[in-house]
Amino acid sequence: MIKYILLGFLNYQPMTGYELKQTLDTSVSHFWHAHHSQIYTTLRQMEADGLVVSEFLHSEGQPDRRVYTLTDAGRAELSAWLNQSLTEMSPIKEELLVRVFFSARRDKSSVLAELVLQRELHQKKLSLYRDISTNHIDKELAAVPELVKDAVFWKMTVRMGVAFEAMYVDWLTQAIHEVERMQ
Amino acid sequence: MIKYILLGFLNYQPMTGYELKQTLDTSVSHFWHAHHSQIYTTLRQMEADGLVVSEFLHSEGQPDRRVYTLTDAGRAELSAWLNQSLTEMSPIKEELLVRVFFSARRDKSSVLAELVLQRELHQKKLSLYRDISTNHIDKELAAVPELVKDAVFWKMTVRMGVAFEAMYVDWLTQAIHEVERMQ
DNA sequence: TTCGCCATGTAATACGTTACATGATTGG
DNA sequence: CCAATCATGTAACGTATTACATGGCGAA
Repeated sequence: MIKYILLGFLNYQPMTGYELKQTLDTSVSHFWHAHHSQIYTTLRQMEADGLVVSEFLHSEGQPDRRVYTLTDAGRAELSAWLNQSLTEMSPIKEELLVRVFFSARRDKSSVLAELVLQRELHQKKLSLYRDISTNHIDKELAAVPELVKDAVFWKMTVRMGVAFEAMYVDWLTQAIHEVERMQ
Repeated sequence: MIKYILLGFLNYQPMTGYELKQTLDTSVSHFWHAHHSQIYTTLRQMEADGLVVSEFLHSEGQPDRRVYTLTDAGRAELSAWLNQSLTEMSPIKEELLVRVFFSARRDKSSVLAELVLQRELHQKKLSLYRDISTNHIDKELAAVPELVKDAVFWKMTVRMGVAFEAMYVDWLTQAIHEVERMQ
């Protein structure tokens, strides 16, 4: 999967592993993430598979950079992936829900503290998505106007981030009230 | 993580790997899943670590069963895990959103077909959670009434499943309208 | 001089999926 | 007789995380 994300970004422009990591962290981080180690090793593998080519650039006074560029094979791989619809739902793994599921034997105060803490985290994310994310896209769009169509899809994913966090906060608020009323 | 789920279920009663797999699939499947291979190997590892003990039962006319029972060490491990609050948000990995993010260069019809398909899948899940899940818990509760407190938490997680799928369906509906209006 | 950012990588480990493999019983 | 369910496991592979490792530049 990370392979396709890298192909997707390199389809916009050649980039280094470092830049790809930064791009990931500031654009798709609310629905996908990867550590730099995984990105670097995946890029190497992709190069071995002929999906990208790299160029090692030495410049004085600056660190060396390895810039990756998409090949035709890489572009084809990306298209092939995008053109066959996803026919299953992405599996969810939510640790908090596992913990809630088994919380009957825990101290009420312990459960409550955890839910309140989680609500703060999700509330913070919600504010972040509402304030920053769309501005971020508009800034990119101002710099590269031919990405109008892309921006529509990017904003769709941001809307999902907002909707998800809003739903999560509401659920937590309800859960907190319910635990408070217990016994 | 799967380790704690197994500990959690074995804390209710001794079970075989097969039964644990079934229990997972009918209770926590909307926020966690595991293949039987992972369950069997994890149980073996847990036994090596002294968290569970197993007994191999041969009965005539029936397949052999290996029943796992929680040890005091296992109970302690479960408690320790439950008592230290989760201080981070669970990371999300949603393949559909990755695909939407990079959909600007796709055929409108291809994107639309995918979104409609996904909406059907999520709508189906939503109906399932609304109809079956709580009934399932009430049935279990009728059989073992001392699980009233547990049932409250179980239902909380079902509410999250419903809220999540409802949010997802709404988002997809909006996204579909937006793609339809494009160009 | 110390911290953060730029920049790249490898190694070990952990976790998770898919495929392989077997065999009995029950119901249609 | 065939399919489904019960029941258990191993092996290979793929993916992801954590830790180890290095080094320069600029700002406070």
